[in-house]
Amino acid sequence: MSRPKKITDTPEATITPSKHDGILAAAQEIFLEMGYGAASMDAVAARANVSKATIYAHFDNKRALFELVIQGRCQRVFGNDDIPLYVAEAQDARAALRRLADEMQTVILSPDAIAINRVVVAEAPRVPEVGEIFYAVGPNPALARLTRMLNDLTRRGLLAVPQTDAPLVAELFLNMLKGDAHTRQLLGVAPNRTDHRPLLDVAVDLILARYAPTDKGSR
Amino acid sequence: MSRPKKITDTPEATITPSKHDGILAAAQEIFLEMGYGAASMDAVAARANVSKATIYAHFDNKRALFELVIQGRCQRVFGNDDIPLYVAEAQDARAALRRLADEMQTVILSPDAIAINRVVVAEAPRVPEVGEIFYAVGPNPALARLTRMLNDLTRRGLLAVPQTDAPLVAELFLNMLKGDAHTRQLLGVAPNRTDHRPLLDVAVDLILARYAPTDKGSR
DNA sequence: GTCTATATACGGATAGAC
DNA sequence: GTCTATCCGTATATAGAC
Repeated sequence: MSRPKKITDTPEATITPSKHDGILAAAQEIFLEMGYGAASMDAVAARANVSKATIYAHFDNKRALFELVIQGRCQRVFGNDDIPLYVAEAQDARAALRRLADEMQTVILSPDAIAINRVVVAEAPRVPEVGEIFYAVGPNPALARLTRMLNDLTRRGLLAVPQTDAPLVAELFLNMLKGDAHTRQLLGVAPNRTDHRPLLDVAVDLILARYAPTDKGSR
Repeated sequence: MSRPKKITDTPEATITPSKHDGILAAAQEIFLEMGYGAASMDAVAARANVSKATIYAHFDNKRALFELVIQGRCQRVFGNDDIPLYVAEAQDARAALRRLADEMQTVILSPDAIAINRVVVAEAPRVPEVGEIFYAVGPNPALARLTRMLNDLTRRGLLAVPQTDAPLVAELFLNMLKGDAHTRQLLGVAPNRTDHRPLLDVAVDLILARYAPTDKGSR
């Protein structure tokens, strides 16, 4: 679109109050689409409708921009660290675990999470910070949260997971949720299943078969 | 090292009967160390003690070389698709599963497997072939093999996994083996544990608590 | 087949005008 | 702060001698 170079105090090309955010948004798209290496600052500039020089006015260099992008995106996707009400007030361990499995799996398998995961894994050896950030915002709090929930459910007599086992069970549970679908998505292999319910059903069955309370205390 | 350009019929730089293999070996090292993007043909040439032109005399281009490297390395690491004797002739499901868990985990967490995994995940969107190759040689046969073993153990009365559940249980089992260690290694995060036995113990416990035979048929 | 030297392109980063 | 234009290193790939 061609427009005359009118002399105004708010020229469109300069007015944008926050090029900063625009650049960040564009960088998120580009980095997640193309990966760190294949992404070029030119591409980011084009996507943000900004010149390359402007990017360097706002950010130190490509790597710094990348780290900011990963940090922001991780928090946005994995930010939630609360224990959901349906677990805190659950009367039935199976229902609570089953719903939890569904919701956590949805996050883990979301296109956004997969894209971040992929890019971070790719660059982890050369940009260790992003690996740390991802783990600190994603898997680490997820494990802690799961462990807390297992302990809570146990304290309330709905489950019987020994304190020493809780972190191990949390770890196993989290990995069962990923399933083959996670592997396939990371590898870009076509999924062989659309309905994950049977898998999650069995996963919860495994936990309960081993750690259901003995009913001695509850009746 | 500087040596005179002697005119011989077997100059050291030219004699190497199979530069081809030398280049492939060098490329394996470079690609697995640096990733596809960061690896340069110059680096491969230097590692192989060969000129770049020689590489292009043997291989079409960087991408083709990369695909060959991945293919070769995957087969070397994941090649084994046999059912081990200790499973085929097992008398005790727990012992068999436990040992199987150990051995599969060792392969999955080996530095080689992690390096391939990382590189393949990184390039999967741009070089889909490598994702397919990796999955076809790694996870896919592993799942098939596990499913077969579960069915075998069930047929022999050592386990009671319904036919319909077997693939699901195999999938859950394989993912439990990975554990947090796999995630951490891919992300380049320091491990928080060196002894994986407790985790694998619990994993096998879960399977057996749910699928141990009822003893009705066996006594 | 193998080398040296080079064509050609692209990408990160900056200089300087406004 | 933002732009245009450019520097400069590096990377893939090839030409041409031997």
